[in-house]
Amino acid sequence: MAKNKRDIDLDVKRKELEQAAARLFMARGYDATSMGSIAKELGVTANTLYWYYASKDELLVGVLNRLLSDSLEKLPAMMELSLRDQIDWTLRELEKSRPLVNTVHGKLGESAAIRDWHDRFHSLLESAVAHTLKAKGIRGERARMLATVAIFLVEGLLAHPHTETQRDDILAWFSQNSAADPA
Amino acid sequence: MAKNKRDIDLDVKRKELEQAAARLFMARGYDATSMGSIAKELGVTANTLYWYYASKDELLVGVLNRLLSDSLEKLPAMMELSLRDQIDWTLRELEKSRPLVNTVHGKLGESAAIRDWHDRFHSLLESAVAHTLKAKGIRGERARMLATVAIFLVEGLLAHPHTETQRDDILAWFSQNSAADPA
DNA sequence: TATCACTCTTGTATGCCATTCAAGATTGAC
DNA sequence: GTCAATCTTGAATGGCATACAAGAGTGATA
Repeated sequence: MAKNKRDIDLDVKRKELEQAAARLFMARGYDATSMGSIAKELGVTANTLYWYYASKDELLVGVLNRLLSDSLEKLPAMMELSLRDQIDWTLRELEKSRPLVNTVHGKLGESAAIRDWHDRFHSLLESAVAHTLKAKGIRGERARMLATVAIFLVEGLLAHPHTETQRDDILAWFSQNSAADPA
Repeated sequence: MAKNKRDIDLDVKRKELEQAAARLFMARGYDATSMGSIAKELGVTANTLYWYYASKDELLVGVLNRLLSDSLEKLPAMMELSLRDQIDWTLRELEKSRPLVNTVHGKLGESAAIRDWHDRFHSLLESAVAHTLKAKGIRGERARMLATVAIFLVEGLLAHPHTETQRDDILAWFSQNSAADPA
């Protein structure tokens, strides 16, 4: 079972690395965080990181996937909320990683690895929101359009500072206007 | 008039530098474009750029301001369009510089100079949209909220690939639901 | 015309960074 | 106790933004 033990260690180490990386990326920003400074957190050399990840971008993807899967565990409970509360929940969840969200968007043009992750994440979110809308009786095409809008609103609120009131107003307005098409 | 002649040269050179920088930033991305490669376009050394700009970020701000003031010249004509067409126009105008928009959002957390520019740009856009909405008879507070939403939609469409149909649907939906409050 | 101050440009250098490579160290399997 | 796979490291490479001080060009002044 040697193989197995190694595999376990691998995941443990990856987890530690990704947690350290997440902390530093969020505190200082992605570009301002060197591979060396992440490695130092665990008392290893920068080179060591390259045994676990092919590049700094891949490490970021690892961090993102870990955060995502943590959030995904709470998804079933979340799906029982109202649409409005689902959006609010998503927003608060993403706010915990706000700096990373901006980093991802900034790197879309330069890193295929990050773009891939981003695209898959978007599909996931859109599917979830569209599913809820369809459950409310909204036809598929319109549900998808509204899901896209919902995500744009989440991203906008995430990227730009705003008051609680602003957020509430926007979410209330969206909920009200995302009912079935009056036409 | 020596002073004057110099000042003119300064602006000419800045313009050339900013045009070269804009081209490279958009083609290869901000991080992937070195100061040296920009300088080489004009046959000078990287150091030379530092006489005109305090840093690479400041050069980016220069590029942004130049693009912005170019667009701003067309603003009066634009203000006579319908709200829907105003948003569409803004979107198409920003699409010309799509890579830079993403760069700016990615750097918000790390560069005060860029954050300042971004905040001022947002105020400008929001004021313009809110002004149009108020002219349609929507009360101030609601107009500001809808202006914020409009900008979030523009940014969302800008950052994420989409079809013409998707865009049309979203803009149509927004126009329809940004009328005076039914309540 | 000679000098001066200001504007612009460059050569050279520093320090940081991501990433590579080859060589050690560790450890389970046989 | 040897072997192979799994980790870790030291040392090096090349690129980068940026700093500094020295030079070249140019208009104004005397």
